Amino acid sequence: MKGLGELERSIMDILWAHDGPLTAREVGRLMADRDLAPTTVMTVLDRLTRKGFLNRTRDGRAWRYEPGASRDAYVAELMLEALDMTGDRSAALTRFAQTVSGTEAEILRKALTELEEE
Amino acid sequence: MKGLGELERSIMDILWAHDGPLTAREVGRLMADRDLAPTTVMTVLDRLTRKGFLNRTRDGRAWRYEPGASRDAYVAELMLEALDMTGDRSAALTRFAQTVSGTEAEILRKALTELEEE
DNA sequence: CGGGTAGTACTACGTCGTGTAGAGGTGGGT
DNA sequence: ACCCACCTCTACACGACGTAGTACTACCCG
Repeated sequence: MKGLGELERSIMDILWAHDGPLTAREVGRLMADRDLAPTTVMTVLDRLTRKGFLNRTRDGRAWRYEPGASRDAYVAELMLEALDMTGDRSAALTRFAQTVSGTEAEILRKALTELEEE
Repeated sequence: MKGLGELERSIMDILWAHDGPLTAREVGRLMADRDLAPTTVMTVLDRLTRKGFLNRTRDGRAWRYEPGASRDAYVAELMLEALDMTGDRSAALTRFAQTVSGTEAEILRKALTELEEE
């Protein structure tokens, strides 16, 4: 895959947080605090599309963008990618399990248990 | 933290795979296939040290480099970092648990169980 | 004692990803 | 006929990284 830059991530965050596809203009409005040129937003949306993070469909002259995958899926994939970096996946996984907080260990346990039951 | 480049990662791999600190020259020799200039290796070792991935100690005129953390710790940290990217850690964790292979789920389960027992 | 050798520090340069944005084209509404 | 909203293309600066040269120093060999 590939990591995202800071602006790219902000924009993905907006699209992930929003149900339904948005136009560049709409995204820009939702990021009014950053005061970006409209073309900047368009450029980034375009790059994200090219990288496969977004899908776009026509809406009149405008494009509407929406995430190709959920943020959770993206995060999970990043985690797997990190995991791939090691020769010893088992050791890394164990290490990871030991590192997460108690609450999170609980969540993991529950998810794994449910998995098992299916 | 911060990701590593490709060369940087190769060098970390060598140091991670090796017990005990190595000099730049030794690292270079272990990467003979890439035929890098000695200074290249030194530069990268230096950058890695500055980034906090390596510690170095004097050995005569030379420096000896060794990882500040194990590869597993690094991988686990990367995974946690990915996890931090989301607002909903629980959802991402669940997603992650569902995504890993059966074998890996088993490893996770075991690690979590052992955790619990302590 | 003088030179090669190993090692260091410093500097440099090309490339790529990313943030940022302007210029110019085009189609629809008034 | 014109303006506006949008698009596409192109551009540029900056920082990270791969890669390496240069210059300086300390030591061993003969």
